[in-house]
Amino acid sequence: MKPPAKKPPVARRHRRDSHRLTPHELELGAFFVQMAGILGVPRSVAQIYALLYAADAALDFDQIQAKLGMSKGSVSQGLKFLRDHEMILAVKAKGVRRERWEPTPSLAASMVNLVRRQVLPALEQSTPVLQRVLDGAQTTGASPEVLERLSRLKRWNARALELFPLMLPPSPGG
Amino acid sequence: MKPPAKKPPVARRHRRDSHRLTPHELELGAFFVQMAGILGVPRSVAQIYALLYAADAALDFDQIQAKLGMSKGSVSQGLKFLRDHEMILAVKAKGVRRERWEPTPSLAASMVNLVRRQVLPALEQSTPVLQRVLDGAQTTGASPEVLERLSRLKRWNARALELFPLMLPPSPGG
DNA sequence: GCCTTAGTTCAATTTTTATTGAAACATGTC
DNA sequence: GACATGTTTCAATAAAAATTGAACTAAGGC
Repeated sequence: MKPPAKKPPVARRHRRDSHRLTPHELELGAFFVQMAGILGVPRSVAQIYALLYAADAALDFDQIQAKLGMSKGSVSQGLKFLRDHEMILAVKAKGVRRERWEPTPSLAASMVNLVRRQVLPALEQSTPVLQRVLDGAQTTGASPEVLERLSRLKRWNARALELFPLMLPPSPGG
Repeated sequence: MKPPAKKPPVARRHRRDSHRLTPHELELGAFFVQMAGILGVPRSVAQIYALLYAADAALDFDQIQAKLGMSKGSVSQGLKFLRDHEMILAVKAKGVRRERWEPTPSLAASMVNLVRRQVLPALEQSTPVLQRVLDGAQTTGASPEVLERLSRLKRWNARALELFPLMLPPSPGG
């Protein structure tokens, strides 16, 4: 587990270009980075999102790279992640090849998507596992306490699996 | 972000002692490790919890260390974590110094605690940050879209902050 | 109060995850 | 359809996080 947050993790090493960001962009960036950390999303992704979130207009690849002073690779991967999770949208202007990006209207939906994508597959995979474990425990004569625990776990898993997909259908709204 | 789960991360290097675990203990361990990963809890902690969860009786420090083949340091820190999050309970027998451990009755409550402890402080810290960012944006004449986004974010934060503590009060029940 | 045993701490190390950047690839434009 | 420009890929590297283990501390028992 991460070292128990000693001090506000002020951008420890002043990245060569982050002075292009206003104090408020920096603060908002730190906020998104913190939230992203909880969800297991890398800081570079959160920074990109924060930048777009606070931007008056959609930004393109090079603007993002310049503002955040990060590598092409990171920008590319970060945008891919955000696209894949439907957290950003491309804004296309005709006659211009370069794409520009802005956040999708609903941050809430984005976050739910994020969680769902992590959790659902895990829950699905584990259904048969838990069944097997429970069967095994019954066969090998485990104590009633253990059997009770394991079957509660299994019921839990089943219930979560049926409730989860109901959380904010990935539709418009915000 | 973790490399996109290539293959079931079968305990890659057979730790020197994990062959002391039954196949079902191993499977349950993998399940808890996966869930823990989502919550940002280290694998060693999840392994300890899984072991206690599947155990017919409370286990002591050395039994845990031996069964999982992990270092004293990890066992100590893992138990501390689980204790701090009220996920395990000490079972004391008189005349015996050594403590024995078993899982608390409610895994659900434990997990909610875990999440709450990560999220609440983050939400609290960010209230003033978001206010400042919003004020700043107003002052520097940001576009109406940005102002709208930022104030939605602020309302969100406030609402989450008031709703969160209501989730399963850390009381008995399961 | 000393001694043994149980448990903790923390610097060093290993392992995992994120980031970089240069080469490869794609895609609109003329 | 060649070319320039914009983007992706991925091996190498850097950064962060987890684990180890040996030195230390606490807590009974006698």
